[in-house]
Amino acid sequence: MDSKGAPARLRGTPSWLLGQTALLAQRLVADRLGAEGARRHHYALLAALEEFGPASQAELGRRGGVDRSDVVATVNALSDRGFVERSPDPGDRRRNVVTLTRAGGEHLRHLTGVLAGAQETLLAPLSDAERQDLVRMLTSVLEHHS
Amino acid sequence: MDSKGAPARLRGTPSWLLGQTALLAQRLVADRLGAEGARRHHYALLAALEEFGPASQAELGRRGGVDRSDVVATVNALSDRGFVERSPDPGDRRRNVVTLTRAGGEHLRHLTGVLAGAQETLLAPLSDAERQDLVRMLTSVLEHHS
DNA sequence: CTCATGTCAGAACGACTGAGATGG
DNA sequence: CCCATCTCAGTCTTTCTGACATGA
Repeated sequence: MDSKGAPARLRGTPSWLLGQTALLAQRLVADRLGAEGARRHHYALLAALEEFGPASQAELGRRGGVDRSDVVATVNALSDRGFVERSPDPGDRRRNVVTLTRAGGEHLRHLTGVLAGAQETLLAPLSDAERQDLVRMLTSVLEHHS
Repeated sequence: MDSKGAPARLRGTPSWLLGQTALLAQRLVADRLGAEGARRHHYALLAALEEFGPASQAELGRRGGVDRSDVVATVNALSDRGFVERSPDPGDRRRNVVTLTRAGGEHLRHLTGVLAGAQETLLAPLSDAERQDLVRMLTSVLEHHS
C-alpha cells in the first residue's frame, strides 16, 4: 500500500490509483468513526433507517449494502447503545422491525459531521469543482457497471 | 457492495464512491489477470523488476508495495513458471537476487495489455480528458497524504 | 550486539456461504 | 411444499505480525 516508489506502470494505472486512494479513504474513515465507537456498517444502517424508515433486518441489509449475516451483529451493537430498537413485527412474526431512536438520529447527525470532516481531509488538495467532478465521474462509472 | 438503492448519504460520499469503484476495479482486474494465471502481486513484482532491475526480495517488495512475507510465495510462483530467476547474491549471502527472464518480460508485456483492456472496460463511460483528470486528481490526493 | 534478510505460521479483518429453526 | 427471515458457525481472502535462523 505504499505509494512512494511504486513502478510507473502501476502508478499510472487507474485501477491501482483507485485501490490506493480507497485504502487511504477507508483507513481515514475507519479511524474517525472508530474514535466515536462506530464502524462503517453502523453508519450505513443508521443512514438507511433515516432515509427509508423502519424495516426488517433483511430489508435493511439490502438498503444499506450490508450482508444479512452482518446485519445481526451490527443491529446488536446499535441497539445495545440505544440507537435503534428491535421489535417483533406484529404482521409477520418472522421479522424484527428495526427502528431509529431519537438518540440514534442524533448519533447519525454527529457521525455525518465526522464523515464530512474525513472527506475534507481526504480531498484537501482538490478544489470544490474538482471534488464535484470526481464524485460525478465515479458515480458515472458505478452506474455504467450496475 | 451493491451500489443500487444505497442511501443518498452514502451514495454521495467520496470515500464510499471510491470504495465501491475500487472494489469494481479490483474484481475486474483480478478476473482478467486470473484468466492469465496471474495476480496483482505478480504484476507488481514483474513491473518493479523491469523498471528498477534485479533486486533482493526485500528490496523488491518495497519497490512493488508487497509485504516481504508475501514476496516469498509470489517469487515462488513466478520462478516456477520461468518468469524470474532466484539466485544467491555472491556479495551478501543472506540475499536472493531476483532477475527478470526473457519469458518474464514477455509475460509482463502481455499482462500490461490485459491490464490496459481492463482499464478501458472500467472507465468506458469517461472521455479521454476525464480519464486524465481522474488520474491526475487521484495522484494528487495520494501525494498529499504521503 | 545490532540490524537486515528470507522463510514460515498464524492472527486479524472483512466479505461471504451454509444450514437450521421459525413462520408465511 | 416452497420460500423468506433471523441467527450462528464457519470458510475464504487478503493484509499484516511475530518469530526464527542466518549472516552482514
